[in-house]
Amino acid sequence: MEGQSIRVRFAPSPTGMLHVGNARTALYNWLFARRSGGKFVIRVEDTDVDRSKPNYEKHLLQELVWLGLNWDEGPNENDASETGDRGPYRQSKRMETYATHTAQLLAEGKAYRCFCTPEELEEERQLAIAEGRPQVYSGRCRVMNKFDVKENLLRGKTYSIRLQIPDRPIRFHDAIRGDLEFAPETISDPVLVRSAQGGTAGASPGVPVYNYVVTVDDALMGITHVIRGDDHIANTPKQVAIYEAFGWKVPEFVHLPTIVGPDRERLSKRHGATSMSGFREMGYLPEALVNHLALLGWTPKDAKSEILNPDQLVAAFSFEDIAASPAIFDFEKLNALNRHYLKLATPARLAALCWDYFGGLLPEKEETPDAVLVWFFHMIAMFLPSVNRLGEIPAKAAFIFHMNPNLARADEANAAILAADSARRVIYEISAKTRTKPGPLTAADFNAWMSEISSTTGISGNELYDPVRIALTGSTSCPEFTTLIPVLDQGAALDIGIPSVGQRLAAFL
RNA sequence: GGCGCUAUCGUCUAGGGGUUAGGACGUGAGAUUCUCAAUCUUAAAACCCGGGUUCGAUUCCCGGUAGCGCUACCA
Repeated sequence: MEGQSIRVRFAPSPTGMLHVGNARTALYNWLFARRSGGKFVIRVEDTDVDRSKPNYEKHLLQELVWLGLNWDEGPNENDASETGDRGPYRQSKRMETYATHTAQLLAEGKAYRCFCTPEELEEERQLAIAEGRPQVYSGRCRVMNKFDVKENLLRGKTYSIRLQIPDRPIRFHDAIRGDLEFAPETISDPVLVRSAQGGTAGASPGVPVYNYVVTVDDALMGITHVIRGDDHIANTPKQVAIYEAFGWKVPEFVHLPTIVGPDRERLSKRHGATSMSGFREMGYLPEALVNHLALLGWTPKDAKSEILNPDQLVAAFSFEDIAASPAIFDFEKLNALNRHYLKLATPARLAALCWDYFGGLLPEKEETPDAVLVWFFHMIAMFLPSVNRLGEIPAKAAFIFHMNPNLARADEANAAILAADSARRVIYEISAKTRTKPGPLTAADFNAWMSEISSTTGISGNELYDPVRIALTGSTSCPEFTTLIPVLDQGAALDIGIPSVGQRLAAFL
């Protein structure tokens, strides 16, 4: 193996959406590759033919693209093609490679056929538990003589292929935890290839298993650093045994701490959105997610700020600063980060992202007049400072499209405010002013009128503004009037059913 | 049951044999604004337990406990 050039890989199995934990793993691989000038490889682990779906593969790749994690080698996201000269990068296309290697191990006596039935294995397991021993395969078939093997084969008995684990401790190095050692008696001879006939032992007959193919592929693809979740630590000794059986160089391992939910259990749908597409639909920006994911289990050495864009993350990234303990996914912190990136993003980009939230309320995209687009842009910009994520905007903006005066009046707090004489007076006065101007009102018009009303009536502060706010929006909280007034009246001029300031006030006379 | 990983404010974490144990998010208070949000100031908030080593341990070692992972012919 080359050694010199750093190569890392992200190896998702297409059995679901891109999940928070996997996204973080992908991100760390990407960060390390970019930091070190190495190659970032994507490999699809689809050896579980029952659970793998081509659909998921496409989603997975698209979410990586969305996050901005571009890869140097691997499948392309739009079709079945691939980039890179170490492929194929889908394991289902690599069966011949695995078969060749299996034959080699068998010939060298490092692997053997195991004729044990699932029932027999289960029995052994139960016995081991009862006796308080590690649950490892007894190795019964390891010592089976040639004639028995031959006979079993002739009789067509189905078999799996197992690797013989050497009788010595297996050691490997983990960049985060240091040297790890496992005693041989705690490691079962791992199955390399499933039984050749279906029905005997579950899914995917004759297909090599994960622990085996991951090792063969990592070695053949020249992977120098295996960066993955720490749930793989216990698998690693088996993989190391495979590297050693082939005489391959064992890579550096980097086992990342688990990401858990607020209840310290594995993050799942119960905790809200956990797939990247879920976050995207809720209106989180990829740069916020990337920043937050990067900070789960890792803190840059002497960063003055925790707000780091992808370039800054790459520049600061190092394994030494990764924590070993599990991290709880903190939605509040994600929100804070997202608010920050919302401020940095151009309103045009954000408006485009929000468009679909307003389906049905606006003209079809293709035939949307420019005036509507411009107005929409301003409307979205108006709500930006007060949301954690774009998905909160439609609810906040609902009053713009539908105003229900009776509902607004029915609210207790609103009713108390509107009942005051001063409230009636203010609404009457400002409503009268609006009738003096035919076109859309400007913020200047409104401000001038309000201060005029204030000085003539002596009403000021909340007493002055709250009734107007309720009449205009149905609520006592809303964006500033200086931005709200033009949005309302320019919206009304668009002829898409938005009530004007004057109409809103009139409904409260 | 066996094997393994982990343990600092509510959360993400920094630090490290003697420290006022630092930062960020969140929370409380105050300021400001026409409300909300934003912004600014400010406050409260942590070394899992028990032994050992040591003049001294939150820090090093051992044990316990708890959480998590693996214990599949899933990945």
